[in-house]
Amino acid sequence: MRTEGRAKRLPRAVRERQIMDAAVDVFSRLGFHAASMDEISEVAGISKPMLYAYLGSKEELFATCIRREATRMMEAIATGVEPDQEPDVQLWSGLRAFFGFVGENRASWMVLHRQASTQGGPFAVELTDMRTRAVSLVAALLTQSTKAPATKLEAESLAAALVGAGESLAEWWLDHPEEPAGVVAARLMNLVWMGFGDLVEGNVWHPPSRR
Amino acid sequence: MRTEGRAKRLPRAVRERQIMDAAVDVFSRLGFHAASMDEISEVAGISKPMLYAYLGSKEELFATCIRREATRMMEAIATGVEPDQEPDVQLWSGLRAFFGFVGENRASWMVLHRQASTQGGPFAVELTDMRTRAVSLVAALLTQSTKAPATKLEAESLAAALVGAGESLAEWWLDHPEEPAGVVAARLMNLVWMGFGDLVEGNVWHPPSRR
DNA sequence: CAGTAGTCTTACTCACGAGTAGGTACCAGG
DNA sequence: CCTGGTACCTACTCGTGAGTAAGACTACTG
Repeated sequence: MRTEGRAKRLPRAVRERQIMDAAVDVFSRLGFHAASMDEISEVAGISKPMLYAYLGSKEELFATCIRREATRMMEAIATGVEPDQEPDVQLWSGLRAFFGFVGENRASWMVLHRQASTQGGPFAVELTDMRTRAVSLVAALLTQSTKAPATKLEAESLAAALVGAGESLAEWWLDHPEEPAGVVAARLMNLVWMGFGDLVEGNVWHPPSRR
Repeated sequence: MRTEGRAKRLPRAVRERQIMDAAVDVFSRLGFHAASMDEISEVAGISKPMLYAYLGSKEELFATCIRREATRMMEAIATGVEPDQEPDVQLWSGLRAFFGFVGENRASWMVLHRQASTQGGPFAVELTDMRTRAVSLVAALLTQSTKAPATKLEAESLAAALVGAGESLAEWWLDHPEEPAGVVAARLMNLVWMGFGDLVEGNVWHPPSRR
């Protein structure tokens, strides 16, 4: 079944990357429990003992996957968002960065959201951490821009709702990959910024003209 | 460990209910793979062969759980929503019914959303089915009320976004149970009907005075 | 009181998967 | 050419959990 000729001895760092990639792939397809170390090692083109020697137990491997993918994603969003802009523009660029990342890293997103959130224990912690950062980002955006007196808890829960909406819209998007990322992002932007009440009246939000 | 004296012979229908309740409990806590038929049978206060005799294999049991809980939930929403009302009122009553159900049936919701959505295969079908019904309900609400020309696909994807927002707000709510259902529902209502754009201006939506 | 239908159990088989023991192949530096 | 270290493997152990065989106990029915 091995298509390429037997791969030769490779330095540890390279193997570890291969293994991580394989692990993200398998975990995203099967979930933590259904994924087997045998399959991961096979996909990685390596034997099981190597896997254990380099990445430790199954749980350690999974946690490492989550940490790596979470970091990649937060960095993608951070570089995509433009601070010192109007709140709606910031939100817009953040949404674009988010959906852009998910679109190009479906497996990463699956591991992060679907798999990690359903496993209890140490895994959820990494996730909650990332989510908390995202929520407080949005919450800050809100409180910074709001003119009405709103409690901190109000802002936080609205931010949580928005983040949740983004998460599950991304989830939904997995089943409708034909839509381009920008369209999905724009839809969510319109929904959460304008609301149905405006949308049914025909009032839509659109980004400022390109600078 | 058995607290009650040995339960006597019970008719099949009763046992099946006990087993289903136990299965929903265990599946919601552990997920499909981590849940064992041994534990389910123990929680149900019955032996494993009975479980197999009555409910079939583990997969069949899980699918049956999903179907039962999905039906319960859709019925709860259907009885809660008031047709022939303004769109926003319909949406409001629907949201209240939904969050009311989730609040009083956390285990059901976990099985439905968290567990079922992460298992592939025949399980997701039941789920997709329920979700589709919900989405087309909301989509109909939208197209029925919209004054602007909107494509069917536009309405459907907005509805999907709203349903997704509801789902993950419910998910979020599981970790913040101190909030009452009505408050959570109202927050989502405000978010999706008014939008942040209005909310930061202090414009909020509120239900019509009680009839 | 037989017979039979339905409830219920103990005590298995068997496969699969996590983790390991105990090596072999290859490449440095001396 | 040895010596050590790192990459790498085959071939196991062992626990856990799905599913079953085979029968026991109860209750109704004639």
